[in-house]
Amino acid sequence: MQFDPSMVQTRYQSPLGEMCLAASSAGLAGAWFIDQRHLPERLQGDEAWPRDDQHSVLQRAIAQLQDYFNGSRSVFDLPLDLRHGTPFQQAVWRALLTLEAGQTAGYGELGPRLGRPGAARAVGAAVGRNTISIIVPCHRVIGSAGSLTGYAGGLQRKAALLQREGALSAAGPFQGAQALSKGSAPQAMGDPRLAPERETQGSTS
Amino acid sequence: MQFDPSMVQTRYQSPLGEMCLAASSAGLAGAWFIDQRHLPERLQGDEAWPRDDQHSVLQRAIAQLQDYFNGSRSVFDLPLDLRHGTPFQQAVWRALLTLEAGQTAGYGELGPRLGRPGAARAVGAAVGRNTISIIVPCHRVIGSAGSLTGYAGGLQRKAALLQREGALSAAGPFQGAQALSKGSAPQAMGDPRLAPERETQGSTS
DNA sequence: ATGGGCATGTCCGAAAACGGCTGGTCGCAG
DNA sequence: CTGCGACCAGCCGTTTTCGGACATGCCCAT
Repeated sequence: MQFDPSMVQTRYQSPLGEMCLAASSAGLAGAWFIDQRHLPERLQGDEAWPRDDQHSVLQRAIAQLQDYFNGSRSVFDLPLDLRHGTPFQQAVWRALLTLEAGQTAGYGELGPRLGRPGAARAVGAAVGRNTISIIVPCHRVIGSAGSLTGYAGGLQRKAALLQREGALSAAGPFQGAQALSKGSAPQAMGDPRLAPERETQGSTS
Repeated sequence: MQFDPSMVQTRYQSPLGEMCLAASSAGLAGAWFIDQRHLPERLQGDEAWPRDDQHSVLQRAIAQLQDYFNGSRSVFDLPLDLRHGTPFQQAVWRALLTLEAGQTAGYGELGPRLGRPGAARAVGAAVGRNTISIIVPCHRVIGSAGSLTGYAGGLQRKAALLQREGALSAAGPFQGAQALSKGSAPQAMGDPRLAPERETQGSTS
């Protein structure tokens, strides 16, 4: 996991807990809950990425996340930088971007879409390593039996996100039901249409 | 070996063979003979650093190298970018910059200067990984016995460089051991009857 | 003198371990 | 006869670990 050296970061107080956002010159590269798993080291310490609360991409990301949480947005429109992932991981993350709000997919479904049938477990590993929570909707991937199975930010948050998106409302067989009780009431998000997230890729010279 | 993403490159025809120079926004980061060992991959191929023959640092570097080769310059004045090296490597490379033309040092001498006595072999590895040939004078490091021991660009080039700087006696690399390490008065240099090209480190000579 | 150990930082290839999985049994309630 | 949980064996990309190999030089035994 090697991030671009131009990374800067900022913080955002979300309804689900404090988040840390980070962006490179190419776009948004990370959105983590401060207490989640697989946190990059450079978030704090001597080598930490410098803080830049005025960064335009970071400000836009925060604004859109706020819209998302208050229910007025279900589609994100931001430049993303996924170059820190392996080719396979990037392919998985891109596949996640095609999942619309209120919609879920199984780990086993994603493999075949990438030409890698049978790579369900590898998909799980890649999904778990997603660096841009919520915006790259890794929470929309669930087990083949319908269980939530896992989330780097904690199953409770995964359930809360899905509930907000209306993906849990219809009698889904999930265990985190009681954990949901602390979340807010479910509400159907608007039109489920994903904007084409553009990533500034390296140019061929 | 992770270089800055802003790297650009150009070429330079030196008297010792074609060279490739590369610079980041922070300064000159590389100067390699096109046929040497440990070449970075990004010098060519699809992912190659873009070429920029007009880059100011690269132009200055070429001008100064020309001066060096025609004998009118022995000190380089350029911004250098060494950040791609490990802390230890950077320390070694910086130590190399304190060696003046016509002067040599042993691998074992450098370790203690860095507070790492006994790391002679590690020093050798670091010196061998120097990315800025000639300008970071890794060719001025020789074995304790006075032999040239090795050079990523080939022993022949190492000898030629030392000879130009007056650090090699006419007798060749195996005779002037004591004189060399003490930086004694350079002698007139005769025919560079060097060890053959085989640098396959056949230590069992 | 000569030859065999050992210290030292980094890179590289190979091998093993590790998961946000799945599909299949098996045993045990309803 | 169902349904569900526990358990097991494959599946696959990534990460971690490990063992050598080096642009050496000193120390100790012969």
